[in-house]
Amino acid sequence: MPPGRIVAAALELVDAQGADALSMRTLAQQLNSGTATLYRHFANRSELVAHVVDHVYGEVHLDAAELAGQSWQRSCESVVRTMYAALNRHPNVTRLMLDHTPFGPNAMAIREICLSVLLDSGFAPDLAARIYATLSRYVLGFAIQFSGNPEAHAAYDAEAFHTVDPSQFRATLAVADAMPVPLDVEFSFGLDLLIKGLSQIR
Amino acid sequence: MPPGRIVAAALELVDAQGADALSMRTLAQQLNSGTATLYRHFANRSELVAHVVDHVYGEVHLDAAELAGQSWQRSCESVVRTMYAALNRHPNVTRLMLDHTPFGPNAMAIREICLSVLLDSGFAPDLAARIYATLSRYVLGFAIQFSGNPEAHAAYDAEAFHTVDPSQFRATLAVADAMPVPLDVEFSFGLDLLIKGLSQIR
DNA sequence: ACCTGAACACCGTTCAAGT
DNA sequence: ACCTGAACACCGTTCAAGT
Repeated sequence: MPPGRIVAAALELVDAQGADALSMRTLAQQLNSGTATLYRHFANRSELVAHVVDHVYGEVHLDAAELAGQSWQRSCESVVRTMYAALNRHPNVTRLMLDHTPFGPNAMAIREICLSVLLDSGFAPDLAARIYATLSRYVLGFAIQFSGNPEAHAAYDAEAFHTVDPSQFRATLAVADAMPVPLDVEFSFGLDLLIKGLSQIR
Repeated sequence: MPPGRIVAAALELVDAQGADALSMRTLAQQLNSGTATLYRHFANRSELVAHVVDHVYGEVHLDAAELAGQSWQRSCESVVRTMYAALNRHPNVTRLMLDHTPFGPNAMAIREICLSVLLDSGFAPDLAARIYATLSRYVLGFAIQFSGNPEAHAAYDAEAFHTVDPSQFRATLAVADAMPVPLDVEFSFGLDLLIKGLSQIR
């Protein structure tokens, strides 16, 4: 039983059934095996999860040369959007990313490329570190909050904002037509604010 | 058994032992009761969690009059910081906030105050909605990633960034002294970027 | 009416026993 | 050497039986 097959099956399971569906029992069953076999390849559930997480980071394809040829603003934007796209292809995996700072090879490579762009653009090391931290936290923080079946939420929430007590929630009612804000709009809006803010401190 | 006592005990449990420690069994035990008793007051675990969450939002004390007397920049900053402070007083509760959009009375009140400030400052309804969404998402996204015992992480991570392969991770090594970025620095940095960005689109 | 023990169908993890 | 069934100590939720 190659570890890669276990990780692939785990990712499939999480994608299809959600993060909570990844139990050692269910996974073993899907592989026609027993739970104890999984523990031959991974010390515990957490270690297996770390591999699933880094597999998703492996889907973030950044072209270092292309990024170097653009303004740092455009580069930052495309790094963030590329990461966001990968996380959105596996929305159920995002909540598995909360437990540990990612140190898998793929996550390391992304960080290296992004920091290179910032340093080569003339940002001082401590500023580059802060910018990378802020951008990666923005992506993950956003993706996580996106992950719990968004379309069901949206439909329910839209009504909830309109059926609020008018005397108590004047402002909420005034913006009810605009709520909930579509997620892609919100993502782009916040990202734009961050980059506009960065341009000011440059 | 008043529901308030159940929620208070649940919050204590989560604060002290973490979100995962909140099991119906453990909670019932702490109350010298049985699990089935809890189900008399809450339909399921999710509903109980929603009450715990809104209890924390209840610790966000915003002074509507004071906020109205400041620039919208300062008001936004103090709303975000006040919310962040409350979430940091109960870091283990943040991951319980992922499952549903908060519609508890306390969360509703906070949203109403914040939207009032934005509308009264002349922002159009759809822009106000977007700004509130972005700010509240920023706070929660940040607080969630903060929640997993931060000091343990930081110590471990600082070393990990320094012991990286120099030929492969030139940029990472160059900023290693600045990593990991202290969380309060990172929080203020990102918030500042957002508000600077907002000033530009005003 | 309100509470409860015991049950049901699940977990992560371990370990002796099999091939 | 590698795999596995069965066990251990847990889950959320339900329900018949108690007061």
